[in-house]
Amino acid sequence: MKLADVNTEERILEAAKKVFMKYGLYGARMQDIADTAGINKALLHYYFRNKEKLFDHVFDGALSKYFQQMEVFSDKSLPLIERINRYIDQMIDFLTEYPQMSIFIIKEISTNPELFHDKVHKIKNHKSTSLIAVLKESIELKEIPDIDPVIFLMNLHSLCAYPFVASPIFKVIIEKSKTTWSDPNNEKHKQSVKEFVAFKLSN
Amino acid sequence: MKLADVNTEERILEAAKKVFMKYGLYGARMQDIADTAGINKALLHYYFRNKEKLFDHVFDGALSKYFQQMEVFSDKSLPLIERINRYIDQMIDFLTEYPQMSIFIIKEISTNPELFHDKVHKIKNHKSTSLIAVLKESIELKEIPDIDPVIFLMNLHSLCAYPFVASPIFKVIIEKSKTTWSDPNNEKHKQSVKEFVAFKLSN
DNA sequence: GTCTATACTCGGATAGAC
DNA sequence: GTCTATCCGAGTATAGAC
Repeated sequence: MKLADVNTEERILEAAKKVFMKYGLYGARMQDIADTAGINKALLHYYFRNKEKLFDHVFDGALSKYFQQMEVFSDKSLPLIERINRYIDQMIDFLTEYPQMSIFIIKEISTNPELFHDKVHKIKNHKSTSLIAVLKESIELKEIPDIDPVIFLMNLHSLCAYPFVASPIFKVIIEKSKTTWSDPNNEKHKQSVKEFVAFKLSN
Repeated sequence: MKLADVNTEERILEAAKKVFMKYGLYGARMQDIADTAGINKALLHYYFRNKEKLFDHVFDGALSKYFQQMEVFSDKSLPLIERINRYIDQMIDFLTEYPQMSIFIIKEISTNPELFHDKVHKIKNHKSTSLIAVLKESIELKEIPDIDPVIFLMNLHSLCAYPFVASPIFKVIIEKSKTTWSDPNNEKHKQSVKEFVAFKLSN
């Protein structure tokens, strides 16, 4: 989407997303956002009273998109493994499009945990069932081995998201070993996560 | 270590570590650091000319400690799997002691990638061999299956570090499913990573 | 709605006494 | 070495013209 094509409010939001994602709440400069949007500072305040409010818009959007990814888990028409595999595909595609999403959210939450709880409570009023619950059920029905659902969920998220989060570090580590590093090769990456899941959930 | 027990410079460094780790370079306030150290702002400038310099001390320390964890990979007296398992134990213990270490480093690197390269180049003059090289060798000798070393390394790091990085998010996700979440249970966590390694590296 | 010019505030940095 | 008081710039926010 070209910034110049759309109306001012959207342009601001796009610009703010870019700048806040890179520098965070404190590091971002209103001037920078204005420049990116091709307008001047005063107009930012006209549309969004102040920096915090503008930030909130961006952050809320990011957070709800992120949680949205987990809705697949609720789709009872699919077998468990299939749901998880779709989650993997979807999450990795999502993070490819917004590679700074995780780090942005984590960064802001960890500097400001209080704020976070309220926000999540609004979002999580979703109809989505959590993977943990689904796993527990499958374990009781002996459909999958008796694994620890929390650890499994943690591992799953780790494998999907961390490569994006840590890509700045990886670039250097990899460089050291003279291997070239392009951003995570999605297909290989997805495959390796799916293998892990298959390994853990097969009897 | 009680802050009051040691000399001023160390007290400042301890305090700065705490505050910078939580809020990052931009978010941290010199006043906050001074208060935490039990001194006043002027003294901070007396010891460390300015905020950037103080930050650099903290960041450099963090970075070198982090990379230090990877030195096990070079220990040729141990079989490969053993080296990796020790890395897992060590890294998870390390992150338990400094849970905000990864997120701190990643956060600062991602907002300021330029600065990072120089710093790492100083540190990486270490004698340590990279895991990638070691893996490649073992693959050629047919000691382990023909896996992709980069993906493997990425998965390994992900499984170790991400639970600490993302613990603020996990707390909420888990809460939703009414399971209680204490910070990652280390022994279980280690075990699950080791199982993954065993799975990947066994013929 | 959009701009320019300006006011206000916060927080990093310094001067200077002790 | 440590303090109090003060300065000054950067960056957010507002007034007011168009």
